[in-house]
Amino acid sequence: MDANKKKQAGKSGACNLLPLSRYEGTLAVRTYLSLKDAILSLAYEPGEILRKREICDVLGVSRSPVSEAIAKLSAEGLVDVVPKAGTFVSRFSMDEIREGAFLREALELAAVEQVANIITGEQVAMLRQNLKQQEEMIAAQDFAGFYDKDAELHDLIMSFTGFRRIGQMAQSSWVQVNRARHFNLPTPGRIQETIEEHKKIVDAIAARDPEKARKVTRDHLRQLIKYLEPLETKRPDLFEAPSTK
Amino acid sequence: MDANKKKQAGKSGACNLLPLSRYEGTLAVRTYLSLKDAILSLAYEPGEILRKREICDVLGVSRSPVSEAIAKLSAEGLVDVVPKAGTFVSRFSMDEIREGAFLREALELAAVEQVANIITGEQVAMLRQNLKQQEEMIAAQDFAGFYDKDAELHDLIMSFTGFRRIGQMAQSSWVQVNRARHFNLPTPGRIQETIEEHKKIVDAIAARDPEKARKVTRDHLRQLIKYLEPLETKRPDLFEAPSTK
DNA sequence: CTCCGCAATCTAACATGTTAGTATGATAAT
DNA sequence: ATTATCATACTAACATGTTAGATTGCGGAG
Repeated sequence: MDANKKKQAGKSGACNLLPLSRYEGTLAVRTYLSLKDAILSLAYEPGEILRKREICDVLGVSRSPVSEAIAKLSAEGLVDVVPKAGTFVSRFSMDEIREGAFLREALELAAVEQVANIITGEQVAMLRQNLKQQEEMIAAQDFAGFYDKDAELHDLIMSFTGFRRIGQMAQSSWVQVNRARHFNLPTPGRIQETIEEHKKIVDAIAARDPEKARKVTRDHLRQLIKYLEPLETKRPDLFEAPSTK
Repeated sequence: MDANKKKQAGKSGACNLLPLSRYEGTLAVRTYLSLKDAILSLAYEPGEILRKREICDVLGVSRSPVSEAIAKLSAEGLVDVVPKAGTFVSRFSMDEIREGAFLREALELAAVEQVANIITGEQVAMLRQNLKQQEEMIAAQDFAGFYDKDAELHDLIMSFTGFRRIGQMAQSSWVQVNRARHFNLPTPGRIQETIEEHKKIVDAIAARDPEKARKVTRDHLRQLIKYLEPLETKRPDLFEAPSTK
């Protein structure tokens, strides 16, 4: 009868942490990846507190690697550290989502513009191969697979710039948008539109037309944010309290 | 006569560390800032090892905040951590410098394009005020002051997007370029050219001409990298060894 | 019922002890 | 002289102890 000490067992995100054996690298890196997956998959809900002690127990590590992991998450904006009080999974903020979309657009437009000027035939083939796979995924009703291929297409294009950090930078800009996207119900017909847009992008790049590539890429990227805007009113609980003065 | 134990006293970067009292925030943050200043000002030379113990002694803190600071520097690419061996100030890499310039350009072009569409009269006045101060600095032969105002102009423009992280993101993209810039001897006449380019940028923004603003900003940013290219052959010691297979 | 203070209990931040992998330099073998 | 071996002295990585600020919840005063 000592269970009444706690009002509710209320599974605290931490119990959904994936074991570190699924990752590789130092304990700190693996802890970071595990926590990040948990936050992005929303096992930890926005606003929820991260209990270091609990995390240590669940993952079987000491506080050092956990602290290092939290520091990284904080730098990425996935958690908010309140000094001497606690660490909380950051809530959504439409301002941040818009900024993330803006930054991603800036990077990706620069990338397609550059790539359209320097792409090789072999690389074009890789892009077309990816498009084909996207259609196969849809035909097989494998939507998760489709999203993977979608992400892969964007990554491919950015990697063709020859720069390595740009993809990771776009990724981290995009993190908030991606997290929010999980809450959006799939709009019927949107997937087919998406494929059409992807084709236009690849065509413009293959035609070595940087201006056209910029335009169609911009049109494509701006679709998502449009679909995301209504989320703020539909799920206000996920968002930061509007500054209550 | 026990001084011969060490081949050379060789002041090890660490002795040029600025005291933490010059900064604010947690010890970890202040340690990070102090180390970053030391690296950017080249008190620590590229390739030099960071001795944790020494840093602890000089700054009067324990290893925890120093470790956290080094983790941040590592994430920014200013130091390379070799597991179980040591932490070294990263050498220059022309590839990284080019990538930094590319990323910076991507962000700044997106910024001026956006700002040219939404700028207010008041904000234009701030930009013109800055231009005026730049000319005053030159007239007074205050080159450091000029560079501050230069940076301020770029920051101002980016802040007018209404986004907060973009400035800091551009900053971190730019870090390698900035560090390398210290080694470039000032080219006569370049400063006057720079002012002219700044004027063109502000004019295009004030004229609310996004395309023109993109063009002149791009022209401006590409000057610097042009001046930087020769550094690799002039000071090969500062650069990574070209992969020796 | 509301507001205020106070103490128990959280937390991050900091300090320090421990472990294990890596480089280095002297010495021995060739 | 050159290479191989091995002990020593580094280091990052990890574990754990300590400190001080913030929150929370309870009880009492108004």
